[in-house]
Amino acid sequence: MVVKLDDIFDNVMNNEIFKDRSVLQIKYTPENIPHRDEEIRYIAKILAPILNGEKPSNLLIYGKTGTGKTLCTEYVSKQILKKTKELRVNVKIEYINCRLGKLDTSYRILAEIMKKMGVKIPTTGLPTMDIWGKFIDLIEEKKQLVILILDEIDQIIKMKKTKDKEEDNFLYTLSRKNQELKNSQISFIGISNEITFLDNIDSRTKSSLGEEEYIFKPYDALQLQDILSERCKLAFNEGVISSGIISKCSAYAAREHGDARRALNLLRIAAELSERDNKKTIEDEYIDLANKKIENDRVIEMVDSFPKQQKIVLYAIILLSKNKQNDKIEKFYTGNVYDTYQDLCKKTNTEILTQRRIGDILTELDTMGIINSTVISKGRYGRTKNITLGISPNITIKVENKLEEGLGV
DNA sequence: AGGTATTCACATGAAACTATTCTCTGAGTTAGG
DNA sequence: TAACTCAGAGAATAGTTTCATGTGAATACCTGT
Repeated sequence: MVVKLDDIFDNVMNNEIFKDRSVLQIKYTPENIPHRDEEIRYIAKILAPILNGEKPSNLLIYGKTGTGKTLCTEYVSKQILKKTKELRVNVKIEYINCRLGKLDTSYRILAEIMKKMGVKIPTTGLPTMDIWGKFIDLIEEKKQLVILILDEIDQIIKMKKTKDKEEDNFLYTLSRKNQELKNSQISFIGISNEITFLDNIDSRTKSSLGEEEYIFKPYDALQLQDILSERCKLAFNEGVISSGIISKCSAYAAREHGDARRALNLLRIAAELSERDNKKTIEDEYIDLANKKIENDRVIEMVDSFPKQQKIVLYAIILLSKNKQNDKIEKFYTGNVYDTYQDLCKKTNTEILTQRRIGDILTELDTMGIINSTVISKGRYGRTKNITLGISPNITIKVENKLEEGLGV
């Protein structure tokens, strides 16, 4: 049988919606960054000493996801680099995302930095201090300033908990090594999602870290609108999109702590869905569809990455809430979940964990928003958690299928 | 009736255990001089 | 000879168990009217 795909291809090729779809992708860097003038100026002010060949202060930037932290920092560093070329100042700016590619030890971060600077390091086998040495040598080769942009810096902090060995604390070592440098200097810009992350650092490191701080505030709905319409001009053909759509998107995203990334994502997916349906404009309900899809994908992805035990627990909960819908039971609690869980374990030949652990898994699922649990007291009949599913029914079905497939039930 | 005590079914914490992953070291290997 | 690779020892870590203690209110049990 010949499957005719021409119509699908045609849709995409003569698509009337997109002018340039890359504009809505996350990695796209716009030329204009609306509503971030103040932030950009601030970063520029901090980095400006570079132009005189002086070491700028270390800078910490906080802010929720999608508030433009990375974007602004990259923007400024690009501008600075341009300037330094004119002025012939020796500056290197390296961007490292500490979350990407499991960079969860000093060793790996160093290796990554070195790789970006053009030196290859074996992925394992060498003592960390050796790498430090090499790193220092590399920088000391010539007189220069090195600026490290450490995105998601909180990851680095989290990775170390042992108190006695300060050697393996990346940031602490970095600031100490900096004092040994003769020719060159290192500064860094740390970007973090959590404001609280400074609390978990020991005080010596802290003092060397936070010379300057800046907090990115979330965008409000109006600002998001500006950002979106700016991009829309580039991304879509004329008449495809109405201002109502834009404000709806931004309203959705503003509800979630003003995340611009999310707003753009929403718009892009809505557009793609419209395109698939061969529409010429983006209609209102496609935003809702997109919103659902995003949520859907998020949950599915999360569930997919669960370890087996959590999958079984979740599956047990789904089974129980199905019973609840059929009015077989009214409510269910930790004990019920544990019982069904045990049955499932026997069926799937899985090791049975203790109830203590299942309790913890339940709280984990709760914090992820997949279930809701409230501790209640049933008086004479004990104290327990009342558990309900926290995801909408249509997602639940997909999750259920996914789980059945994964567990072979 | 009103008050107190009991009791259930877990929650919540801390510590100990364990299996897996990482780091580090020295021995072996390779490549270039 | 310097640089790299690799295996195995030991350390760190995440996931889990064991033990211990805590908890809110429905119920059981008094107590005096």
